[in-house]
Amino acid sequence: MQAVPYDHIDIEERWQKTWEQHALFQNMATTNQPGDDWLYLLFAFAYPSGQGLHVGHVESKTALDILARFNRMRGKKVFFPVGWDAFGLPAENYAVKTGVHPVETTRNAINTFRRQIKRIGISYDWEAEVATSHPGYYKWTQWLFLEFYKKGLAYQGNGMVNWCPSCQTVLANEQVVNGACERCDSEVTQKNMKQWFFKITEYKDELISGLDQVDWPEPTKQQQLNWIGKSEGASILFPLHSGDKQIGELEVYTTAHDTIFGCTFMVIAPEHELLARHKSAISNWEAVSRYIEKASSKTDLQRQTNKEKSGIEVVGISLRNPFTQESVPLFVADYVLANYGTGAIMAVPAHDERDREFATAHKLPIRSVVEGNPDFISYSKIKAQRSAFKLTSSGKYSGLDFEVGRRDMLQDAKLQGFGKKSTQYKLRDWLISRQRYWGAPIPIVYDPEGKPHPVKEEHLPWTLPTDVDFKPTGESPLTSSKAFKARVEKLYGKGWRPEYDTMDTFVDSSWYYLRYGSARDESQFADPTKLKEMLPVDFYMIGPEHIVLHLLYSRFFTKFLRDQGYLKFDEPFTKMRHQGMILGPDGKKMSKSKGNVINPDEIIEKFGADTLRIYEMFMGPIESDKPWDVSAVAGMYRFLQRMHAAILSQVGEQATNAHPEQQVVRRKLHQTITKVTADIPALKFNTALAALMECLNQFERSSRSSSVVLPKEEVVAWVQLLAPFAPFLAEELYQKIQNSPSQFISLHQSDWPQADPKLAAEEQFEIPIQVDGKVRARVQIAADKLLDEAFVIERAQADPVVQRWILGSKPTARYISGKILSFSTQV
RNA sequence: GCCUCGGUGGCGGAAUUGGUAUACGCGUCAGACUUAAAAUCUGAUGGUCCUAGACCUUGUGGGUUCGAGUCCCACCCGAGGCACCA
Repeated sequence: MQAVPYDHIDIEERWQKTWEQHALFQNMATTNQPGDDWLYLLFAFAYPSGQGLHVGHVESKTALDILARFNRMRGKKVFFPVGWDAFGLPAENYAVKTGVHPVETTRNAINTFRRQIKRIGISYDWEAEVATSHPGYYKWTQWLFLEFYKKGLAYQGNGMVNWCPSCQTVLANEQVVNGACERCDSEVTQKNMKQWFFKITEYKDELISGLDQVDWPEPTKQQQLNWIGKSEGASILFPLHSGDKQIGELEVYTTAHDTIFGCTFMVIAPEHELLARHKSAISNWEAVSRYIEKASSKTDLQRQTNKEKSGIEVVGISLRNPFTQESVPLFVADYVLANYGTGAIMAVPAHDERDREFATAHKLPIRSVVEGNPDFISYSKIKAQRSAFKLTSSGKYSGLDFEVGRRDMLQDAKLQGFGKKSTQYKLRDWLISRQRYWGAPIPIVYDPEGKPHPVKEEHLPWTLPTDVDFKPTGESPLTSSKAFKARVEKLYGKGWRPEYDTMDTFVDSSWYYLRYGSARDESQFADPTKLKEMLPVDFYMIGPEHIVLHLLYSRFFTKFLRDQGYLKFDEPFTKMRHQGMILGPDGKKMSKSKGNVINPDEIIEKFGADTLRIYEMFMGPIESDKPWDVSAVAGMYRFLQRMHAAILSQVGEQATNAHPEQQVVRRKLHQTITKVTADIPALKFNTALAALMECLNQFERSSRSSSVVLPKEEVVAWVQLLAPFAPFLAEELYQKIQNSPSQFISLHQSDWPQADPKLAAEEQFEIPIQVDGKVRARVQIAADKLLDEAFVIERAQADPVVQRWILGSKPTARYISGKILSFSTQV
């Protein structure tokens, strides 16, 4: 067949314009009717970087767009909004470097993105667009802060916080990766500062249990659980002695209280308050305080990487093992963390690797409590099967297995009042203050005494001043704004000052999916009716890098707002999947420095947006990482070219009478309808496209021997199957088939085709015949005989090849109806 | 160290509940068209044995089964996350 060239540039520009003129997918939220069957599809809104759209954006956007178009054609009311996570460091850093104001950079970047997204045919509802840096949006971010504040869930805390010396700002725990800043990789230091926190720990248990309600990838749930880090153990009180006199007690948290008879020393973190409190009883205080000093100057990373565990004995005070009354020495060491558990541990060097390293380095006794293990066995091994290990050197508990001993010891400790069950979490409250400019100002003002007060609601949005020196100095840039200070004094009185910090941008993104439905509503953060009708989000497509940040924070916001009566659901994202990463042709992560970046604009120029879309969908499963294959893109272009030629060959033709080849094509087409209809909701876009290719292959093969012309409604159906994947070409072909220039009705408004099972049914089936587990032959069976076991067996036995393999035996036959026939010659 | 996900042709990948392994695409080879090349079209394409036919093949080794890419056990390799969390 001679390919009629298809002009992707003309087609794509034309239909993009037409769809926009007809506002095809717009205004969904404002034109809905009560009782509409909503499907809320959410794309993780992106930071509008100056680089513009990259191929990774195209992948997830296209996947969602396919779902949107498919479901609209299936009669669903689809809500598919778009927005911008527009506050953030890059625009600010750029401003520091060039002096161009972030407002301008951001506006330009958004315009670029908009143009590019429209070009690839994403059917967003642009009427619901939001940008977090817009006062109309951050007014409500601030309002939400005040809601948290009113309920005591936004509070000012004093303490050690993570500080990035390069970004010149504090960071949340979630933004520290391996002791380094997740943005710039600088080593994070600790700094004592007064900062604002959100009390996410209030919801720690529900953040765990809520995961049972959602359809998320299991590994993602695991990772969140890991981050929350619930651990169940016991808290034990050790009496603290100075000489023979008890002067207090030390509480430790342990998950291995059953090894307490093996405790040969105690360790507390350098920050532990006990040290300062009992300073006078410590005879080597000078040395101890020197150690504390040294430890506090180290970063977390430095503490972790120092293998030979440092520490110093605290002389003058000691502890008593509450079970044995034995005196145990106390050490300060920085391998014990101040902010986990009680900041103090009982060290059992025979069953804990870290304690053992410390004991070895400081020549401390090691005492095993596990029978038959005089040297070392880690508690994690014991924990795996407690009943398999027996206690020894453990007083009256010796001889019991750990299961029983553990229970008895805790019971006795409880009875005597020095121990109880205890649960610990790794999750910390969320630090939201940032000493940066380009974010939403924290709506707090301070009176002349320095006491914080909420900004009055009528003063929202609490706008970001513009007369600001961006240069990071460690002080918040807003400090340099005269207008900001003047505003506060004017509104609140002389001597009052604003809070100069802005909010972490993750605060902005924790609630944007609630805003979309009420994007232009100036009276409330979200219209309750919209929330009720459209939320929760039905399907969320988001990169795996957001698991412990955005997804956890959003769940926290949702639960809080539910408790305030604004929401009626517990979890914001019912179903969620991650897109994989698109790698460079070399199989490595795309980066400018490696020179392996694929620019989507170039692909669009050369092959068109439809080709770009279907190539990315065809690369492999949406959730896995896939390398770019430059020549495979051309293969997708060929497919569209051939598709174009095939459909054009049908336009204006009369369907041929039931020619056998026509029957073959029609059968294939109806099978393809079934396959594509099942694959799209399962997100198997690669196999759906493979099916479309097979269908075209069949058509071309059949067309070679005789001219095949399909009934018009089947040609339409064929184009409809292509519509979600290659919307431009499909529209072009559809309009050619319809040939009704007077009125425009889009293909994307038409009803999804239905397969006719009669037409899809095969007449003949090939049944493989196995002999002793190996396929030896295949026999053709007519459809009406397929379930007739005796007939199939008889057929198979008549086959000469089968005969040869079962010769001289009495095989037992097993027929798996319609699938396979298996002979076994073994007795 | 702990948690999780993977390992199928030269490459990306496909394979309902265990039931024809390698669909579809790329690449490669051959042919048609062309003065020639590109583009396009046609055919072949997991490996071994000269061919027929057979044997081998889903990271490795075992097991269950009439039948295993799929289930079970042990191990090897790769990716991601967490990590002095007591």
